[in-house]
Amino acid sequence: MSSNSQPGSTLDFIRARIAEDLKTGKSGGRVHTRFPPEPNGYLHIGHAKSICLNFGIAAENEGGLCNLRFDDTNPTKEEQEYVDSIKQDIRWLGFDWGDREYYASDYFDQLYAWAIQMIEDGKAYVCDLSAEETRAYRGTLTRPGRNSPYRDRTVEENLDLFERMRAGEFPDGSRTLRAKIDMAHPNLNMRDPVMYRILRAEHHRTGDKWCIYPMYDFAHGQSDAIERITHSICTLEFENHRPLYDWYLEALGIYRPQQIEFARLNLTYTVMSKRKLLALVQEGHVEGWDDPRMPTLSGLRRRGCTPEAIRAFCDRIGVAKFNSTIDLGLFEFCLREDLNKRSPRVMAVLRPLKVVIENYPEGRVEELEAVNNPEDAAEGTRQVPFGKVLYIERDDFMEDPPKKFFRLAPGREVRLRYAYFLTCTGVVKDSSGEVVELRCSYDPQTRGGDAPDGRKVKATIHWVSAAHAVDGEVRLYDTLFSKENPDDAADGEDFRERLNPRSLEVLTGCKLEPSLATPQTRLPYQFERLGYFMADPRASRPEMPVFNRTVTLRDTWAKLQKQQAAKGGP
RNA sequence: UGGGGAAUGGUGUAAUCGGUAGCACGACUGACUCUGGAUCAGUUAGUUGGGGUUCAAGUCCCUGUUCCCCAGCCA
Repeated sequence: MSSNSQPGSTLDFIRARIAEDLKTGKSGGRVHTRFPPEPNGYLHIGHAKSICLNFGIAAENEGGLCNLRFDDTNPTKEEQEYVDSIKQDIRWLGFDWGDREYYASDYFDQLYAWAIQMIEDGKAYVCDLSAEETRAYRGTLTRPGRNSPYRDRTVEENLDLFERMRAGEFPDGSRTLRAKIDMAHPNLNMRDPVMYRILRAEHHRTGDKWCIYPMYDFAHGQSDAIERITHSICTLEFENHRPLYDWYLEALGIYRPQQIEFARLNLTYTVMSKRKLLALVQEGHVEGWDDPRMPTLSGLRRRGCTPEAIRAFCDRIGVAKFNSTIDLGLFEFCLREDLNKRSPRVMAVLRPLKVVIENYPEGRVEELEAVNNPEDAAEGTRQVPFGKVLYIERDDFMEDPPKKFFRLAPGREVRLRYAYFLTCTGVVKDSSGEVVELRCSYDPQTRGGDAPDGRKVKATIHWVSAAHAVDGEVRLYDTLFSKENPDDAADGEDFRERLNPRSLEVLTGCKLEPSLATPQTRLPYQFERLGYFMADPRASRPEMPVFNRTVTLRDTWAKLQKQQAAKGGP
């Protein structure tokens, strides 16, 4: 599955380290990882990197395991809806955690017992400082903090107070349990960090059993320890927390997993923070978490991205500690690479222009054979109806074409895909001068698409028979943001101001070949010469199919036009 | 200004003990083509600056520079 496991390629630094640990016996010959999401939002492509890493490493090693564990220590932000979506998305990506579905909340009793143990050992104390006071006492990046006035309470007093915290005797935020470490430590995480806070909130799993909740820092390392995780892989921002996890584990005298940090995924034209994605959803900038413009796995799925393409992408981007930003183009490449091999080809006209073939017999209909997938002969062929009146793509005709335009123009001959050679003989315009119809002639000798006299055409265009066309709606997507780095706060702009006003274009009145009346939902189709399109699972109806454009085909003509425009100017 | 990390073509990512800087995407040529798709062949372009050690430095030493993370009772 992973290129990293194939011969000839080298291991990334994490896999190299694990291989080393296996060799030296450091992890007891085991490889056990975990993917630890917080159920406070939907998974996105950045999580896919972590999922592929953790589950991938487990799969590559004999006997390797990867747990799914929800880090649900903050009931004010977490919901069952998110748990369900996360599980669905991981399965969809192609990974399986067996029966090892865990929750940090499963360990609340154990964590509480450990907190008591730390109090008894004189390593934790109840602090009455308010949140603001705690911050003031913490000091700054360059100045040490001061000891809390409550730091030297007796073990008995701490035990009593902590039990009463749990019993609900004190209001939210009035007290915390803190670790007694060092208020002058250069790593701020070590300046007597909060272990427990008072929080009256309904937890999605434990209900109202608790009114105190452990901090992530006091839960994460222990959760890994309980599950006997050998390699605890996480993102760079937790590097500063590693000394604290290790301190807790040491203080408690329990098993210590090895944490290894890597750089999270950044993508151009994309925001990846859950906070910002939540804002997009809540403020209605997108349709929801699964809006096809969202980088969420549910959005990508709805758009037509395949798990295979996403996994291939995660494989290619590599794993390192350098904070990099991947070009969106690489993701599109992975999409096209997968879809080109597997997508069934069909013909669809997005912006129809009517064509009447004047020398074609009135009322005649032919069934022409079309290849389903030129990349895979096993996919066979289908019959496509042809008639006197067709629709072609508006972009495939120009009345006054520039030099390198190969398609249809007055007097010019092109091939209709799988059909006949067609020559434009006339143009019909409306009162405003807009071309509304083409008059054409066809060469009956070229049925199937080849001329017996061997003459060539410069272009082949797609078409749909007007009499048989299915009307459909097509949604074209562009990047959600118009700036390459929407997160860049340099000019004081909010990321919302960088939303791309043209990220969605809805096309109605599209003309689809008849087989698209009831579209498949397994894979996107390739609309020949246009791109890949997935039937929208929400909006599509039998009488009116709706398609999402997954990604365009590579388009050298569009690129040429762009270059011309850039050179010549408007 | 404290602490913790990181710097290899336009973008990512490799390079075993110090021994030919490789791969992918992009860009650019050309071939082929019933998708201006795909495919094939080729070109382009890089070791953060400055010193040092060495026959030989991306790699070792010294010294700068830049970027990221940390002052939630978020994760």
